[in-house]
Amino acid sequence: MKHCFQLHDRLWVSAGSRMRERSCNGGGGASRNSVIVLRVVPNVLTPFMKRHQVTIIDIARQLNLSKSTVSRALTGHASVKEETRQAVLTLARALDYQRNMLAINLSSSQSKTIGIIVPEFVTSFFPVVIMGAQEIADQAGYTVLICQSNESYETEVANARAMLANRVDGVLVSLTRETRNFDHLAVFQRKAIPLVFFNRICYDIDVPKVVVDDYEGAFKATEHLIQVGKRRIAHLAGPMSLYISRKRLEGYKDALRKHNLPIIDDLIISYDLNLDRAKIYVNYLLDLPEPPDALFAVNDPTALEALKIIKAQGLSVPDQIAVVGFSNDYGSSLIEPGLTTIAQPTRDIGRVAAQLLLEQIDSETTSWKPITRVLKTELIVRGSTVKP
Amino acid sequence: MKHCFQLHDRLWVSAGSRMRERSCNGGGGASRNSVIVLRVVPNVLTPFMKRHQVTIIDIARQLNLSKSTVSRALTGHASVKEETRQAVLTLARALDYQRNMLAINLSSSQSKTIGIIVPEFVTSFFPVVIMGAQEIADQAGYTVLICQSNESYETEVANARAMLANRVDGVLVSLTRETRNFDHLAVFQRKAIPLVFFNRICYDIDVPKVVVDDYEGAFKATEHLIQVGKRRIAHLAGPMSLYISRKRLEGYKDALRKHNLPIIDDLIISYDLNLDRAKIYVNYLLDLPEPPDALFAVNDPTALEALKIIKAQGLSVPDQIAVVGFSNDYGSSLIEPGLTTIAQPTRDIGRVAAQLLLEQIDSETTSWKPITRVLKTELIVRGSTVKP
DNA sequence: CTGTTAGCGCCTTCAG
DNA sequence: CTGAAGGCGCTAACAG
Repeated sequence: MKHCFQLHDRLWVSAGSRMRERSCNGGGGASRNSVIVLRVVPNVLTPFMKRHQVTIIDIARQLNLSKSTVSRALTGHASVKEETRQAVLTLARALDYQRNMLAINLSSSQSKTIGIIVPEFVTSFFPVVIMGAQEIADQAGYTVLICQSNESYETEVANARAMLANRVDGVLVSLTRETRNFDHLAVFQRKAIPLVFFNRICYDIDVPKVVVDDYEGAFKATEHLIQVGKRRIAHLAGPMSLYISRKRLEGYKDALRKHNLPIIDDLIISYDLNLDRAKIYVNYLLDLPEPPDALFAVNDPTALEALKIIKAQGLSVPDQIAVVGFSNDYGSSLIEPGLTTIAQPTRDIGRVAAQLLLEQIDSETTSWKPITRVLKTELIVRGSTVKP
Repeated sequence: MKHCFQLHDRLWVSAGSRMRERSCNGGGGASRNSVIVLRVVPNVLTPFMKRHQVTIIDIARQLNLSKSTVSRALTGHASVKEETRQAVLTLARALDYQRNMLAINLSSSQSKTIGIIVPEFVTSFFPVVIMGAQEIADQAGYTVLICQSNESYETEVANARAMLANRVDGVLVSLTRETRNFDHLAVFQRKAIPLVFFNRICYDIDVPKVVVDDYEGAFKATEHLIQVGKRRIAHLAGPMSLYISRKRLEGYKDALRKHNLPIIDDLIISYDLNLDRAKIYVNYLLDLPEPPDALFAVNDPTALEALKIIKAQGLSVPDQIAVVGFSNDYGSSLIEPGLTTIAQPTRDIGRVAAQLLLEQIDSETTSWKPITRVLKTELIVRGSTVKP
């Protein structure tokens, strides 16, 4: 109920800087007409006149009501005479009145806002996650505050602060590739502000997490390569500080073990996800005396980059070298040959994470449980591993 | 100065829902020690105890100071004894005190937030614009509130409302493909809240705009096709409600005119940017008795889609049909052959738009000028028009 | 049904 | 240098 209302009847009052001002008023007295009159009134309270958004007081004065009544009418309180409610609503519309969430939030001590901190949003993965989260948040009447850390720890810390300062009711976080210290996030826990990790999670903080089964995904990816006949499978892994990198590495190794293939350290490279470096490592692998006949990359951008280099070198894909990525990003169906990859239920990740967060927001702190929700992945086979 | 401060010293207080509570206090009396003590105190003011974030009052009590002094110390006011300032700062840190922007914004009547409304952010264009805008906003100490309309007019209206309700100090807007009514945006003007359009602009509202030279870009694209020998050039245009679609169409036509080529109506299709429809139209074009020998698409996603279909039909690119897009999206260098396209200074669009917005925010309403900043485009030639 | 009072957390005069 | 008081806009008791 309330949520619906908030979505549609939101009014706003944003205030301004130092600008001249047009203030509306109803001249105390007898004015009870429904014709709206705007008069220029000096704002005696401040030395500099400032922009003034219409408030419930403006409405109250013009209608000769108390602000409480106006407030009640606006919030859809039952105990307001239909007639006055209409009067208020009409005038409010005429004046372009918008509720001031700043004030509402301050007095209600909650912002009806959830924050999302992502490392980047240029590849399609995070935007889609965000859309999923937004979908759920919207339904519940929450606004979403998005911050991207630009893969920088510093920025992530600043973002966390901004979230705190803006009093978000909860936060969804996916770490940057360089985050190793989690104090800035532990704060949320200490302050009992719901926090949910997704994708790039951290196990040092005991809160709900939403991930895909990275281990199994990597396992499937690797096994697929083995099944198409590959034996020297390289793995371009992410930084070991990221849990998902470790899991994917494990899956990769276990798949090799299961099929009695050796784990060759030279074919395993952990890197910081900076694509410029990826190039270097791919070239290194290709130049090996005994180059790999397949590459499993920690994510699609990396795999795509590798594929480009491999093609540029004139190697045949998948014959000489096959490639598998992880995520099923936008580009993987565009490149040629298409990139075989592990699809994640991206939008669901956002949905589930938001759901978990809202559940926490709506419940007693004491009942919070650090559930980890593991979503399923799916192998998408394309030309980079199997000829059409 | 102040901006830097805001960025780094932002504190937060978000408040909670109905949860048990831990409140800190300094027991009025003699406690002036610097050892921080947290005591559980019942919150007598509310029937249900609620989560309580530490406020300047908590600090004031523990230090036996007035909240004014604490406030001054925290804001870096000169007139505070160095000693007390230190005490305050230290305790604040120890308590994890975070300023409550909600309160600050309310009393200062400005939110230090700028809103950005984009139609979508799954293709790489808008995310990059946003990053550019964020870069400028950050420098100026502004937070960015991002809303995406999902190409839906309804959602755009709701987003505009949300911006108003949250009292953003200004808004950056790029329209959805279906927006034809602009009342929801005119409100900003009426309320004297700075508004800047970018990319998908609207000329009905007299505010600053940031665009690329769509006309010239389209002209260059078309002329390029002519120069590589194409004569029957089709144009898959965007909806005519969008200014940029009209401009691109114009550029296309004028290029044909300049080179004395006929403008063939059958080869010009305006569509709603829904990629599913793009497929239909591309097929229609290819099935024409006299099919085009080139296609200029209104944007890269459309061109990419066309390229896929063309390839699937086994036509040779660029010999039988050449393709040009617009934007230089992420995917255009991935697809094979690479997509020739008109590159936009995407990040700059965001930067410039944010700059324009901040300028308006910082100036008198009366001095606002509806400047239109036109940025340059660049033709990027790839395999879709010229053989490597 | 409606008016009055108080308070959300902070900053900003106005007085010491 | 510091304290007291008032107000930002709104909602929530508490009286009529």
